[in-house]
Amino acid sequence: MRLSRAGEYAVRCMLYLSMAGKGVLVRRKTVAREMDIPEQFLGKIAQQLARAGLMEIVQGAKGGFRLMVFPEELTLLAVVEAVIGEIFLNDCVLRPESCHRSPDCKVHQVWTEARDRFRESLQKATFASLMDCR
Amino acid sequence: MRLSRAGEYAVRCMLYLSMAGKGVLVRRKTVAREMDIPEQFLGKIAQQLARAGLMEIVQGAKGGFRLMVFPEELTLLAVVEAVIGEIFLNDCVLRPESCHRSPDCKVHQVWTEARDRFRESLQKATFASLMDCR
DNA sequence: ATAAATAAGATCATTTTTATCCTATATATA
DNA sequence: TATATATAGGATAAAAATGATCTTATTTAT
Ligand code: SF4
Ligand code: SF4
Repeated sequence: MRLSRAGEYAVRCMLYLSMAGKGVLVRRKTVAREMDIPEQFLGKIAQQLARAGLMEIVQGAKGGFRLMVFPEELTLLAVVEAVIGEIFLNDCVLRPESCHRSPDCKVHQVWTEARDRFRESLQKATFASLMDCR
Repeated sequence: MRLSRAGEYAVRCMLYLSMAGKGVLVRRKTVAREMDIPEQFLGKIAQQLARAGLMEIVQGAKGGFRLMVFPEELTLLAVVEAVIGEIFLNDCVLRPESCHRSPDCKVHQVWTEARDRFRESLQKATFASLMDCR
């Protein structure tokens, strides 16, 4: 019940891009080195972040990554879920039909509410507020 | 980022024992059948629950499981953590030394607080309140 | 044209998860 | 006491998820 390494790397990557600023091109190699992320692996993760519209990938010489949203609009939740998928905590929260008890299971309700609160807490955290991480 | 199957099975097992009542012996086979848990796997999970002092295992003919605490005192958090270990959400929350940024990383703070809130929500849920799941 | 840089698919290693098998042990009861 | 019943516990295994790298292709600045 923990964030995957890929998820953590995604956050660090977006943190670096946020510090550079929206639209500013940063080389993949730089992000990898500065944020301690295996460069090739970062490439994979970046694809997911780009597909989610959070960054843009520029190919070719002088290529790299470019933040596509304002840090003020970018949340920890968006970044994490772009990589690990929507957080649901327990199978039955995502697919109630996976357990015949779900219609009136109190545990199911607890998980559902816990998920909501949890996602809210990650949504409240914007990169604008996170990036002055020194 | 989801509860393991073992964790979910543990909850269902304790749910069944709670409905039977503290101290009441229930056969492993019954719990497995009623709660849709592979019986041998349940055996393994029960060992962890027993080690945590939440239930007792009785060997021999007419053996089985027995709830050792009042459902009012048993929390979802205790059951889940007995099986999957303490919830920490992100590595650096458990071991800050795993990332040199942790001392003043805002993201680290968010994860730490999210973990606290999350654990609280699972701690508030006692089996007394969960078991009238029908 | 060349060099620099990332893309994308394939592949691989490791770890975690989810079990099951098998032998041992404990206990009720005939 | 012998037997049947039921769980313990270690070993093992299959499957899935995770973490990462390799290779070839493609893009783009110069
Ligand atoms: S028993 Fe309740 S919490 Fe568990 S899987 Fe079924 S619906 Fe979900
Ligand atoms: S960057 Fe921050 S959140 Fe990520 S591992 Fe380091 S301390 Fe934790």
